[in-house]
Amino acid sequence: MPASDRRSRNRLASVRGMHDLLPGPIALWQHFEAAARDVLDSYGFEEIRTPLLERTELFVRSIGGATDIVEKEMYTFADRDGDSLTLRPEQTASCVRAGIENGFIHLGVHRLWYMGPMFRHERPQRGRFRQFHQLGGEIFGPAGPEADAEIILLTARLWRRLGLFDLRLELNSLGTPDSRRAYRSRLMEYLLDRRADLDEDGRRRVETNPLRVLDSKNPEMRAVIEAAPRLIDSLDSESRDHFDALRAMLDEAGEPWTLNPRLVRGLDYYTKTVFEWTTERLGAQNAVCGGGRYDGLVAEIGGTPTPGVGFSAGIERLVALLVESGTDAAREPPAAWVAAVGTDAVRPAPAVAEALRDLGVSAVLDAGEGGFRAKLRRADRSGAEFAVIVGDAEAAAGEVSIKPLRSDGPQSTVARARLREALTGWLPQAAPGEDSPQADETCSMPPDHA
RNA sequence: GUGGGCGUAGCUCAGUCGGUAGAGCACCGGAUUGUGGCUCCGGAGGUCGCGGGUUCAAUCCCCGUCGCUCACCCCA
Repeated sequence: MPASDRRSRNRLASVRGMHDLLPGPIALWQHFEAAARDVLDSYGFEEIRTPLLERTELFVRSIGGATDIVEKEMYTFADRDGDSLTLRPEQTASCVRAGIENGFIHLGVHRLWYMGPMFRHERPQRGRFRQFHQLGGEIFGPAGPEADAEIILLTARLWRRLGLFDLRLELNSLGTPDSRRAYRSRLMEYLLDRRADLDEDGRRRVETNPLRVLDSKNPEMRAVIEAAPRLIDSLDSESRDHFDALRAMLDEAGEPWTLNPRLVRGLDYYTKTVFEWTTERLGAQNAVCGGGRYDGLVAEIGGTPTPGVGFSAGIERLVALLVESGTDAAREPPAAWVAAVGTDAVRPAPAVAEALRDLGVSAVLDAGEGGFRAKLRRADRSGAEFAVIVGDAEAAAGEVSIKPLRSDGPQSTVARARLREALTGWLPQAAPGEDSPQADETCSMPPDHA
């Protein structure tokens, strides 16, 4: 795009809070994604992909009509048929819907994972975007705390795998919906008695979301908050046993955690276990992963009652931590750089590049302007191991010149038919045979000759 | 959604107490009629985020707006 166009007044920019992921930074994402797939695979999870758009009703019923997400953050609009659709703000609800719709959710145990963009209309900030990406996993079927433990230990393993060692696991239990409702009214009563001690924000939220009052960061509220009844102390016995068993499992597995009695989370579907992984390194957006149990969700959406537990992790935030940690995920440079200059030399150049790829050698054909000087400079900067040079002289003789770029070895000129011999030492170990030149087009690994 | 800070070349930034701008890196070319890395020389690239106001004159001051950012809020 010419500079004059990019400068022009009516040029288009991306939507606020929605960003392009460019080739450089994307290397770290791919690093993250590969680690995630690997870990999820080792826990027997299978991938699921669901549409970005769902009927609005799905999220209202699952996340809860009184939550911030549903009340003020969803991208909701009427499509041409008049149906109310919403860009998904999270994916658990979609997974449940898909499980019910395809008739598998209540049959046995299912372990699913997903990864993709989510949408919430919040004010953008560091670590908070309107289109952001989550990695998530769900276990449908088991009601016991082993499944909760599996989810938590899986995420812990992923952090270790990524080299993130300073994340903190916070745990709480919300109990069953009944015990939670009972607690809520007890808490509201307590807070109303002390209305005078609350700050403005607190007074506003007593009625709307009393559990949130406990989460206030205002130091003047500390005394009121600490004296408040705790949800964890008013659990029903079933939830209490579940929570105790989970704690014992995490201890047995050697996974450290801390109790956060004020952890409530912003989605209404959680029951019993809730957890969050937090970091000190990202400022206000400190939650990097969250999740919990949602035993009532499947029934709420109209399926056969089926328990479930899950997690979801914010990829932007985790990648930001990787950047901070100095994680190196630079893309592998190509092995060969094909530099052809001259009208007769350009004609065979694509065929020469193909011959290299047939041998399993990754190759970039320099299709840019300029002479040998320019093309070799690009070859050097690309990081390629060697340049394959085709000039008019080589083209006329059916030859190519091979010039090492990372050593002081001499340049050699060989017949195109003898490329394989000339490249001994640069070929990948499992090079495809001559009789199956296009053995594996999906294999883009550069030759390993470190 | 609320409040504060900041928007100068592709990137990181300097600068103009109001007189229309510079550096480093990156890019392109030359020194080397077909050979990179080091060095030297040169070039291209900015309506100083956008719109309005004040002024003889605004990139600079004022207002608005958009974007980023920090905190609140919320959460991944």
